[in-house]
Amino acid sequence: MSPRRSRPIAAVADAPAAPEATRDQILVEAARLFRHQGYAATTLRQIADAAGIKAGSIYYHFGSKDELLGVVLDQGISVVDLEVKRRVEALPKGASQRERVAAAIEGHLFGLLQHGDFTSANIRLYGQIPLAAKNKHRIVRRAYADYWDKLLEQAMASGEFRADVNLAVLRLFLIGALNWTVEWYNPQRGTFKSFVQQITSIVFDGMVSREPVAAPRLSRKLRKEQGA
Amino acid sequence: MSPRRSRPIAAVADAPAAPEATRDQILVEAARLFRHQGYAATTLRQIADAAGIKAGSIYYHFGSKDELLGVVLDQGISVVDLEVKRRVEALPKGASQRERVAAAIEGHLFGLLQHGDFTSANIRLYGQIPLAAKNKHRIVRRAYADYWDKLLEQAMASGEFRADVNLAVLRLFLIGALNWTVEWYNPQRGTFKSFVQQITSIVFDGMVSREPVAAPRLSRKLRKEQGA
DNA sequence: GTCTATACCTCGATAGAC
DNA sequence: GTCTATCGAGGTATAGAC
Repeated sequence: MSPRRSRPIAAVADAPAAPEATRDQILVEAARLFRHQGYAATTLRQIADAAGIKAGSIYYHFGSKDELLGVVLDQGISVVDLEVKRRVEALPKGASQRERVAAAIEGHLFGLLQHGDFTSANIRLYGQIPLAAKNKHRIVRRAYADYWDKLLEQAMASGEFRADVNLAVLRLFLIGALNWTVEWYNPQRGTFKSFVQQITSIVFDGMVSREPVAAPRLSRKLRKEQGA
Repeated sequence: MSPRRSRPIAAVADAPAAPEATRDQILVEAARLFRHQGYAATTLRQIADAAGIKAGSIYYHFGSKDELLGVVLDQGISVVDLEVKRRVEALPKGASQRERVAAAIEGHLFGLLQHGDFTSANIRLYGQIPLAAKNKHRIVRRAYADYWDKLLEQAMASGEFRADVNLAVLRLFLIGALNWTVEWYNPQRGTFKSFVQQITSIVFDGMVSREPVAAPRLSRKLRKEQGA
């Protein structure tokens, strides 16, 4: 939650140091500032400063602040979309529905946390941006939601997943829950792999113990707290 | 997600038409505009307009825009906190851990959705506000988190809830998942009661079927989609 | 308590030199 | 491609009448 630059999960650099380097720099700094300050509170002068240029120069690369926002928003979806599809499509033909959804969850979390400034900016800002920007961006959001709907529909139709909850409710709840991890995930408190396993385990099997304990006794300390 | 006024779930009016009516009006409109436009993008002129007064008059009730934000933020927590504690404390002494957590979830969702402009504003803005406002507000957030930690700790210690996931991870994931429902919940697609039951069922028992089907066969249509 | 009027500041965006 | 310089608009906040 600190306004510093976020580190990638693995020791892999983000940018290939390619051409368009300045443009990419602007995007990276814009995403970071949009995430932590909001859209309106972030000035082009701040972005330019962070990118090592002057404010006027941004207009060589982007037509307006709104257009810059649009690109940040789209990237926030596409980096996640990419990781999800890569993992699901790499699965063998005979993979179970559970394996398929687990691969999608891992991909979603990986893309989400690896590019936290873009994905968090997307999540935080989408509800607050001008209507025009929202309408344009809605299309890529819808496409990503459709992909998940198909995945979950198959999982429910197969019998591996429960079919007694509404598909849209399930998808919205799941994606929302996963998305919010970018707001509190701390890479210093364990490996990414163990994090994914914990999250997947909770959403697959729930919080309740599988085999109910016969006599659920509380310790004296906890019994006292419960009374309070 | 539309910028219109949100309706309460039940047919219960929010305000008791008390004194301080103007101050309350300012708060309600500020929460609504902060939620949908963000903090910086919302002007005091807009808030005043919506409240039926002039911008300068706001300063009779609040010392600054930042102070107004602080009050909106605090209310976003306290309305939820109130509903949770009311329900948990109304439970009989012998209530199970499952019943206690279920009551907390229902209270959280009720407060959250009943006062959507305040709670959504809180959730959306917390990561974007000036550091000073954040530091003040952090205290009430911490207290609410502590309440949940105690609740979940008891549930895990009793054996009714799984103890093989980290407490903080579980609490952050659960609260985050619940909170995000305010961004997509639609009261027109079913009763609040059935919504709570669906959500509670998912987080308690998970998405996976309890009794695995022996031969998970897909229909021809779904098999084709999976291939693509 | 609410109004009008306004001071002062900073923003996004543009023009033109280099 | 990036710079400097600047325009016009619109923001928070304050002062003082009513």
